[in-house]
Order: sequence, then C-alpha cells, then structure tokens
Amino acid sequence: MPVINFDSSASSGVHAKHERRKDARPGELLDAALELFVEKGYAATRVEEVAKLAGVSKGTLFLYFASKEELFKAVVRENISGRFQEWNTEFENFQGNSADLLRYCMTAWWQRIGSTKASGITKLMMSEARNFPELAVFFEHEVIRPGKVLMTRVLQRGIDRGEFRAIDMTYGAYILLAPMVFLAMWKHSLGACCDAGSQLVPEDYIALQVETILNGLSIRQTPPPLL
Amino acid sequence: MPVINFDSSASSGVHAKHERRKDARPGELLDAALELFVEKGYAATRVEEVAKLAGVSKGTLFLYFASKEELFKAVVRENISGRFQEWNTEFENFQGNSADLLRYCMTAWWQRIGSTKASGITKLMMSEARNFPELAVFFEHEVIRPGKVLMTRVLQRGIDRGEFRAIDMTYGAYILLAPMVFLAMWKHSLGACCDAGSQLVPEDYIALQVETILNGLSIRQTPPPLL
Amino acid sequence: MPVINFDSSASSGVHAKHERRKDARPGELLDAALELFVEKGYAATRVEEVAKLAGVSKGTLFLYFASKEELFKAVVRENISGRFQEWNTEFENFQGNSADLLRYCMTAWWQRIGSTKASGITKLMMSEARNFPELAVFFEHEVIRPGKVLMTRVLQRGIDRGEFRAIDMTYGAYILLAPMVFLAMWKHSLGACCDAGSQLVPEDYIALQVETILNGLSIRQTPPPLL
Amino acid sequence: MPVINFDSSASSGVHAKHERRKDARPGELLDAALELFVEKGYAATRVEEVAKLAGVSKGTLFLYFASKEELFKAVVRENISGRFQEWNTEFENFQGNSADLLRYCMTAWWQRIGSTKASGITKLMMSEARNFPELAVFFEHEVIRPGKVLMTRVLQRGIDRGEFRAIDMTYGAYILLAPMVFLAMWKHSLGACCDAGSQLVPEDYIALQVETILNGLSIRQTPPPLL
DNA sequence: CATGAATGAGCTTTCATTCAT
DNA sequence: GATGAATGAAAGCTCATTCAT
Repeated sequence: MPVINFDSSASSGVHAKHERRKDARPGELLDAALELFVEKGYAATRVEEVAKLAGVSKGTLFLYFASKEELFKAVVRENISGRFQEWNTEFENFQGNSADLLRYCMTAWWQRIGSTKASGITKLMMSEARNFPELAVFFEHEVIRPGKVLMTRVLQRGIDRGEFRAIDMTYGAYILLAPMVFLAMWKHSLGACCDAGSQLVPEDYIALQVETILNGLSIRQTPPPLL
Repeated sequence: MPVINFDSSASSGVHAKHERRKDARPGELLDAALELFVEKGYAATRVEEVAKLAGVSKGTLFLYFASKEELFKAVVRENISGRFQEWNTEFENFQGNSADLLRYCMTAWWQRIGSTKASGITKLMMSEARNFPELAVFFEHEVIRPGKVLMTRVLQRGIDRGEFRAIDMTYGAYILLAPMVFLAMWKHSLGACCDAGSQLVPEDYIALQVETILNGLSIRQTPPPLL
Repeated sequence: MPVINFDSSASSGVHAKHERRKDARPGELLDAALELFVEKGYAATRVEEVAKLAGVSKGTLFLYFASKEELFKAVVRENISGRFQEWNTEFENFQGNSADLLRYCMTAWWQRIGSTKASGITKLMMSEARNFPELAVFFEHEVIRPGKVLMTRVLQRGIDRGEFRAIDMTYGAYILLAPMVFLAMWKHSLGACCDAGSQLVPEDYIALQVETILNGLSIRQTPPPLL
Repeated sequence: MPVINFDSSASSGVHAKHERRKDARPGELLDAALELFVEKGYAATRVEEVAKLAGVSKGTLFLYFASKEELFKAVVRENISGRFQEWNTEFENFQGNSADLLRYCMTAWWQRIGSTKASGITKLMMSEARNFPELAVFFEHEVIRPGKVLMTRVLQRGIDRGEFRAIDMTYGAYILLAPMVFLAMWKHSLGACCDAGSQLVPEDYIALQVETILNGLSIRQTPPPLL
C-alpha cells in the first residue's frame, strides 16, 4: 500500500486520515466551492479541485452534496438567497426618508455583496446561465426575483411618500440593479485582469450612481420630452 | 503559431464577402464561430460544431486556425474594429442639444450593437475574460477604452454647454455604460432562458434609463446631502 | 478470512429466529441481503442498502462479513438447505398415481419455491454463476443435483408402474425442470418490468405445462417418426 | 510522447495509428461487444474492454455508438431481431406437416441461436432486465414479442390443420419457449462453469423436448382430469 | 461492539487535436 | 488542400472497504 502521508508520523503504515471534525466539513467545502466558482466559473471548476482546496477527497464532497449542481445551489443559498429575509426586515424597519434608504441599499449591497466573493456568483450566473438553464431558473427564483421585488419596494416607498417621481415600475428596479450588476461583472472580469480595472474605485462609482439616480428620480424635474 | 490574420488583406473595417469559394473558407468559419461563440460562450462551443456550421470538416478548421484559442482571437479581431471612427465623426457633427445627443447615443447603440451579435461578444468577454487575460487586454484597448472616451465626451459636451450639471468625470462614463452593458449581459444570459427575460422590452428599458439619467444630470436639481 | 458460519450453531435446517437483540444481528443482515440480492442481483446490490435495511451501519456489516462476496455466500448457505430431505420423504409416501404425483410436484414447487424469495436465488444463481464459479459449484451440488434426482425418480416411478412411456432418463428431468426454472427466471426479470409480464399467470402456466407434459408422457401415443 | 507501438516500425516518433479500414470498425466492435456481453453480462462489461478487444481506443467506440446502451441494442439487432423476417418467411413457405415444422423450428433455433453466442444475449436479458428496464422494454419488443408470435403461429397452424389438439393459446407459446430459454440460460450459467454442464448434450435435450411436446400436443389423447 | 466519515480506483462519456489518406 | 477516423486525457459520479472514535 504505497500511501504517502506527509501530515504526521502516522502510527501504522496504513492510511491515517479522518483527521478533521465532521461538523466543519460542509462549511469548508462551501468556502472552497465559492472561492473556485468565483475564480473560474461553474463549468471550469472541477469538483476534485474544490475537494482538494477543502482538504478532502473527491468522494467526501459527494458525501455532503449530491452533485456539482447541488453544491452550487448550496453556495448560492449560503451566500445570497438566505439574506433576503434580513434585508426585507431592514427595509420594513427603516425610519429615514427614501433617498437615504436608497443610499443605504446600495452602499450596504456593496459592503455585503459587491465587495465580497458573493458578487462573483452574480457574475457567474450572468456568464453561464444560458448553458445551465436549471441553475438559471434556480437563481432567478432565489436571487433575481426577490432582489427585484426589494428594489421595487424601495422605489415604490419613495413614490408613495411623494419623495420620488412616479416612474414606470415595470423596469424601475433595473435602474438600481443595472449599476450593481455591472459593477459585479466588471470586478470579476475586465477589472480583475486589466490595468483598466484599477481605475474604478467601487465606493466612488456607487456614490456617483446613487446621486445621479436620486437626482433622476427627483420630483422637482419636469422630464424632457421623449425623442 | 501559423496564425492567419485577415485584417491586413481587408482594406477597411467592413471586409468584402462573397469572394470565390476557396478564399471564402476562413470567412465562413469566422461567421460560424461568431454565431456559436455568441450563443454558447467560448468554452462550451465545440470546434466540430463550428466546422459543421461552416460546412467544412473539423480538420479543415485546424488548417486555418492553429487552435480553438486562435480561432477565437480571429473572431474578435474580425468583428470588433473601426466602428468608433464612424461614431466619433457622428458625435462631432451632431447639431442638437446634449439631451438629444445622449438619447441618440443609447438608441443607436441598441440598434447597432445591443440588438445584434456584437453585443454577444461584449457578453462573452465580460464572461470569460478572466480565463483569457490576453484577450481581455486586447478587448479593453480596442473596445472599452474608446467607448469610455466617447461617452465621456458626450457628457462633457453637455456640461460645457451648461446643459448637464458638473459631475465627476472619472466615472461619469459608467453612468451610460452600466445600463448598456447590463442589457447586453441580460439579453444573452438570464433573459435568454428564464420567463423573467420576456418581461424586459429593451427599447422601453433603454428609454426609461435614458430619461432617468437625463433627469439625474439635470442642473435644476440641488442634490440631496450624502449620507 | 474471518468468516462466521452460522450453520454450525443452528441445530437444524430451519434456524431459530427472534433470539436476543445482539445475536439477531447477523440474521437480520442475512434477511436484508436475501431481500435485496433477490430483487436486484448480486452486483447491483449495494452493501450500504443491505445495512440500512437491516437497521445497522455499513461498518457493522463488515464486522460480521469480511466482504460482500462472503455475505453472499452466507445468504446462499442460510437459505438453500435440507428441504430435499422433506420432499424425498413426501415422494416416498405418496399413494396416488404418477400423473397426480407429477401434478403435485409442480404445484407444490410453485407454492413453496416459485412464488417465494427462494426462486429469486435460483434466478440469481443462473444469472451470476459465471462471475462466481465457486458458488455455482456449491449451488449445483446443493440444489440442482438433488432436484434432478427427485424429478428423475418421479418419472421413473411412472415408467416402472406402466403409467408413463419409457423416455431417455438422461435428460428426462429437464422436461420438468425447464418449465419451472423458466418461470423463476421470467418472474424475476422480464415479467417484473414489462407489460408482457402481466400476461403470464403462474398457476395457469404451470397447469398447462403439467397437462402437456402428462399428455406427452402418455403411453397410448405412438410417437411420430423423428425428422 | 512515450507511446509504445508494437505493430510496426512506425516511420516517426509520433503515434502511428489509423491502421485499419473504417468499414470494418462497426462490425469488429459489435463482435467484440457480443463476445464480452455474453461472457460477463451487460453491467460488468466495460466499454474500454470492448474497444480494446476490437483493437481501438475508448473514444473510437463512441464514434460509432452513442452510448453503451446503443451498443448493446445494436448487438441485439445484429444478432437476433433482424432475423425474424427471414424466419417468418420460412414459416409461411413451409410445406410439411406441423410436427415437422415444430421439429424444424427448434432444431433451427439451436443451430442458429442456441449454439451461438446469440443465445448469450437471451441469457443476459433474463439476468439483467430488472436493472435495465429500458433494455428490457427494447428486448421485449424486438425479440420476445415476435418470438412469441412466431411460436404461436406454429402451434395455431397445427391446431387449424387438425394436427395438434386445441390448447389455450394464451400460454401455448411458452411450451416451446421455456425449453429453449432454459437451455440458453443453462449453457451460459451453470453449464459454463460446472462439471454438470457437460452432462447436457443440447441436441439430445432438444430432441427429447420436441418429441415430448409433440406427444403432448397429440389429439389422440384424452387428457387426464385436472387435480 | 458499533459507527459513519473518509477514501480512491473505476466507470461512462466528451472533445481538442493529430495525421494517413 | 481537405478529410474524418482515431486518440486519450479529463470530467462527474459511485461504492466496497477502512479505521479512528
């Protein structure tokens, strides 16, 4: 049995593994999976690499996650979709005016998602949705839809309170989503490998987008006629 | 690396099609590759499919392009080129006010890029840049940078003429780029495979974004204080 | 090979069940293994399923049986045993004519073997004997040979008493064995998964086979000339 | 490139394969597949082994057969189901009496199927149908059903011409099928690995079964009363 | 005694690339 | 030039078996 063990002076010649605690396994695997999915994308990430990064064997990964697809879904649930409840609560308890709420939304998004690996998941889904329709449907249900609902409620709150002008709510949410999704994409694509990336300071970009949007939603403005 | 570059033989950016059968081969392969790369992305496109769509055998493809990667580079070279010269000229000759110019920019982008396969290349580059750093640099130089310059000039024109308020020009261009890139991504990802996609009518989305941006750039607005 | 053989501890062929919890373990494992081996065959049965059905962990199974193969052998040892003694006694005590004896044989076979899990072992052995030559030899000695002997005695009784015509006894037993083995196979293969299976009512099939065989063994018939 | 080539004094160091004619490939693969499927069963046969036996690589097999399942289906079509047309024609053109027809059927079956590897396919299907339901359905449609129809027609011909007594046709075909299927099973299971196997001379077994069945179908016999 | 987390060889299938024709 | 048969290194996933607890 030519097993080479670098870890320790294992008592016997036979494999001496089983070294870690089982409770931590799923979390370690999810961390490793997030890391690699964000770095390489879904298709290009090998489950064996995920396992290796988590310090376990290929088989162990499948002990905790039934398939690569389920692993990915768990990563999404862990890092994104599970948080909407908290965010909805924050929204409902928010006391300030709607401009401040909108500012808070976007800066909080940056701090909690945009600046973390979680934003890489958004990038990944936009990149690979077409080749993995089941994942796309899952992501749409778990992330896009609740995200759109929340953004719509933020805008509607402003309109209802007379703070924002009444825009078409069909696409209203995209006014807020587009800058965030763009930033997530940018950060994990061109921004991650070109000099150009260093030219975009996310906090400043967010601040500019927020203020322009707020100005754009201002009720004091008579909108110019369409083309 | 026996890479054949067709740019040199084509006098202008718009290359001549429908030449004699033999000489048309590489062009047909590039067309087929564009079609499939846009539809499925780089990694998920199989060279055999490209060859079949071009009506040749797999072996023939490798006669013209040393590898899948070289094929991809050739596609980018062929399709992303001197369009900015034309657009810069249009910009310089534009007679109307800056609001109309901005409207024109975004609707023209949709008609010429967003609604065509060209937007698929943008999507693909944002998706796979990290796995192809060389291509990312190439794309940044050839597309992103001139695009940013043009958008910046549009905004600066408005500020200089007293039509837009003076915003920070470092990231100003992204106010216009983010909605366009987001739309290109959306169209080729979640919009292409989820029900949610059918809810986004590009022309309406563009119109709302334009008007909100214009309102946001309005000088009549005293911006609300930052958080 | 720490193989545990429970045959020696069981006084007779019918072993005592429902002992104390601890001692019942191996028996529960054997029952579960019989169930699953019959249902899915040897190769397709997973040891984890056997353990789960027996209500123990995978590790426990390997505590009692050195390997999957040893488990299988134990199942065969446990379930194929001294039934022939009983049957031979029944044969010797049978009072009626040989046609009725033959009828009795085949209907009793169906009731005691054909319609029970025991027929699944016959099916499994016929299916996987080639991959387990040792087991095949064992099965031939313990089951096939005594069965053939018994069938031969039934036929010989009829011939000796002038009830059946004198056929070649070398293969005579197969006239009775073939329909039974075919039914056992059919029931556990195509009959278990195709519509065709529902068309075969075992009792009717047996009845028709019996009567045709009896007619075929009739002495009143001048056999037609061979080809 | 440590490729070892024993076949020839290959001109260069790079792999020198492509040595065989392409038209023979599918046939060679089907032969190899038949060989191994019959020897080891469906599940236990590795496609790589099939390829190796055919003298090609794993990838080449998938060039001709989309999957292991399709390979198996092709083997069945090649060796069994494609022959029913011929057999039906033989049946329709048969001029002799029905006893001779029945004799001809079973001896021809032995010569063409029973004594060849094709009988191994029947054994395989009876063994693994339950674990591969799709294959079972396929086999039922392609082999079992037409076989049953043909056997039924043989019996019906005899009854219609007043040569056989009128038995229940629901299971009549099984009177002929059971001895043949039993023989196929026996030959490829216990008969292939036990001494017992050598005791069964197929031609004699077939002859005895045929004559007993013919006698059993005789109209001159008043059937004994059922139990 | 009993557990079940962990292993890793092995399976079917894919696909960029090669090269004799 | 052009072909397409052939390759073989991976990939995702399974499961009998081990062993620290």
